[in-house]
Amino acid sequence: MLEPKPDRRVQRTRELLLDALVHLLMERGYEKLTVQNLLDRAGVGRATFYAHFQSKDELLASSIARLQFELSAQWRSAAKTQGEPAERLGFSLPFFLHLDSHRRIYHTTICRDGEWTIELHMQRMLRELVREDLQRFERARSNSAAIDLAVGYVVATLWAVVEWWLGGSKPVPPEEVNQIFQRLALPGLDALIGSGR
Amino acid sequence: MLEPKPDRRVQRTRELLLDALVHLLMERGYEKLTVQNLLDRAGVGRATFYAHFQSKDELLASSIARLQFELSAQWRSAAKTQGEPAERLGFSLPFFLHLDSHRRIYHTTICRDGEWTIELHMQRMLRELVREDLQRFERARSNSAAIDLAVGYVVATLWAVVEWWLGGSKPVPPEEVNQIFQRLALPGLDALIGSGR
DNA sequence: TGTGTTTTCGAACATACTGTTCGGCAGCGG
DNA sequence: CCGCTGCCGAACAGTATGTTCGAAAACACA
Repeated sequence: MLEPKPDRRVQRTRELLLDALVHLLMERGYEKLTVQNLLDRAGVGRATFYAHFQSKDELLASSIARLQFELSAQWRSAAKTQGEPAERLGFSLPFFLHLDSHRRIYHTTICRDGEWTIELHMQRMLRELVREDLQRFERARSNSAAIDLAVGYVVATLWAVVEWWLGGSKPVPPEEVNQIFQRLALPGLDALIGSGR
Repeated sequence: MLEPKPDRRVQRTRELLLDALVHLLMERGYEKLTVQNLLDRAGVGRATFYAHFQSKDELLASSIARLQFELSAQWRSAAKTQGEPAERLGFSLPFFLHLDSHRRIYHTTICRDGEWTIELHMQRMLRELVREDLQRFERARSNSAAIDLAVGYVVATLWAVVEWWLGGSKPVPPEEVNQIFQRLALPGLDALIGSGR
């Protein structure tokens, strides 16, 4: 009975605010976004907002959490469909596919200057995915410092590819971007915790 | 005669503000830092501040520009000392040495959550260094899109190593970190614009 | 359909920071 | 030593945040 009473009003308000956030992300970007903008767009009272979220940052966190849940489920199901041990860094293709299917949103939000909060939350999410992936393949064969570095390295590489992809003019298909990312990240990853050392 | 009259008062004010910035970076971090804090710390009038800088962001930019100038000179002189064609990605060792010699400052500033502006400025600086380095070794053999990706990749990798280094507990010497960085970045870099393709 | 509870509304409020303006004053260069 | 230039500091408008309150609406349950 963790969530026994989802009052319709509560659900309505939360969804109104989450929707308003997504739409306003494209128009104004996250940093320039004010709570008042959200209230106007969502048609929600000021006091109501703060009854649900402590800040606009928590609203964003809630939105990213929802995304992570969807991504995770999508990944899991894809892995089960095509045999047990999925590809190494196999989470990346679903991720690129997701970005591609919401290209409009991510292009305007990620490629804007100073959208650090979004980067922060998304990278935190990716970090968890990568760590999960690494632990599946390298069963504690390396010390934790090396794993920390590896996680940071992979996420940084992935993010560099994403920024390049979304910022570029040529429409590269997600499968190809995924291949580029893997060819970029795997050699360095091997040098850290793969075969050698 | 680009800078003919460095009035003592002007110089004094600028240095007071730049010093105040550095000290307050360690105490409060950049994001939580207010203009008022700078004024109090530097003992400078509000109007005076805005006579010199449009915002606290411009003050930071000014500080990073000074750093870039010093780094660049340091790199150049090191290259001339030990022969002509410096190492590939040879700018990285001076950079790590610089971070190490100001460890206190960078540890507290870079490892703090949400210090995006500093990251932004420093990565912009690093991007220029990397691009310069790449153009010295790959003389327009690759298309510009690949070079853009390579620059982003190298800077992202470098930054991941820096964050890991400064955030870690064990005191790894800068030369070793530099080696780790190069072993991490060079294979991927080769895959992009090196031998193949 | 009625009843007691929960949520929302709207407006007002205290607080904090930004960026600008102005006259008077101090320190500067020559 | 004088004229000029940059500084001070206080005040101001503008904007955003986060909180409070009572009244009104929507709800769950019966």
